[in-house]
Amino acid sequence: MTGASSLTLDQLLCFSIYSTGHAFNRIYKPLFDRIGLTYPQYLVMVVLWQEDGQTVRSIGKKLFLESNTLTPLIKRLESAGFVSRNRDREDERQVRVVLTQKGRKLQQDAQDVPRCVFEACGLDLDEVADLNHKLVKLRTSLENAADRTV
Amino acid sequence: MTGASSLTLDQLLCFSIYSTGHAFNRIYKPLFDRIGLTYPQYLVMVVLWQEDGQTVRSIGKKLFLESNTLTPLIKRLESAGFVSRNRDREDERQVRVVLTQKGRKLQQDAQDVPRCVFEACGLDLDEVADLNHKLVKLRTSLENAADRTV
DNA sequence: CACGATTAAATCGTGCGCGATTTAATTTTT
DNA sequence: AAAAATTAAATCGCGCACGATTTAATCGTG
Repeated sequence: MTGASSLTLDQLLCFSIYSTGHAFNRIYKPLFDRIGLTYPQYLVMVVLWQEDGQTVRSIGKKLFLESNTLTPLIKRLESAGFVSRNRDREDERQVRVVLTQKGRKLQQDAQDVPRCVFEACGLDLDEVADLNHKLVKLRTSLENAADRTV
Repeated sequence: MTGASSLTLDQLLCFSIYSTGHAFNRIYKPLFDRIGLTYPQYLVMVVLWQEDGQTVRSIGKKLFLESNTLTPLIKRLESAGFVSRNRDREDERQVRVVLTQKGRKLQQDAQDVPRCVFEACGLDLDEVADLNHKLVKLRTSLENAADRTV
């Protein structure tokens, strides 16, 4: 008979990532409820506040997501009145996502979300920057590895 | 008019976590496809290989999940023949999840998953341990913050 | 003992993620 | 210029997550 395993969850880096992601979720959920967004919707808005009128694909590249996820999500943002979706005149395959007045105004309401989340982290700025940098590096490695196997 | 925002995604620690989680997913997806599990199902199996016969709640505490997520997931593990679900005789409210022969055998097939994922990380053991430790610390802070607001 | 409170699972609805496929527009090749 | 290849979105199905509610068992207090 196989005895108790020696592999525990806390040895798995992927589990730390996974569970910390959920912990973040629990923090910002109430913040986003207040302004009528979900977290992935907020990310799309951040990308649009940065540069308005992007295509679905351009947004997706930044978020590492594709149209199968983004199309319905953006349609919900459209229903909520934050964006409009318009086919590109030059290339009708593409859909450009454009902020509405309401969508631009939302930026102010969402202004203090990053600070609230930062405070919940209980880390100082340097620690956050360091951790952030390491995670970006890890993500890049994982993407390269994924590309190699595919 | 509000100009371009200064807030970028790469400043957000939560986005690093979120996107790195997805990058992990892309790495282990093919590994889990091969053995007929999803990642969350694998985590449940890891917990059970560690200690068989746990209740749904006990599994949930370790994974930071609740019965609304776990019940259907474990039912799928049951359909796949990896576990059986039995009401506890002492306390009929609880359901004990017990590995089948097939579920125990799966441990061997899943044996090299952690190593494969580790290799994709492109980090050495110390770096992984360090990052892991920082993430656990962060997760703990976030949980405490969440408890305080609730 | 009884009744209200608590606890454990289960159920339901919504919104991601994502593999796979489809549709339509554009580009490349012949 | 026509056919083939490529590209961008959209669609579909499935499996999480999770808030909210329900059901059933157990516990605690009077």
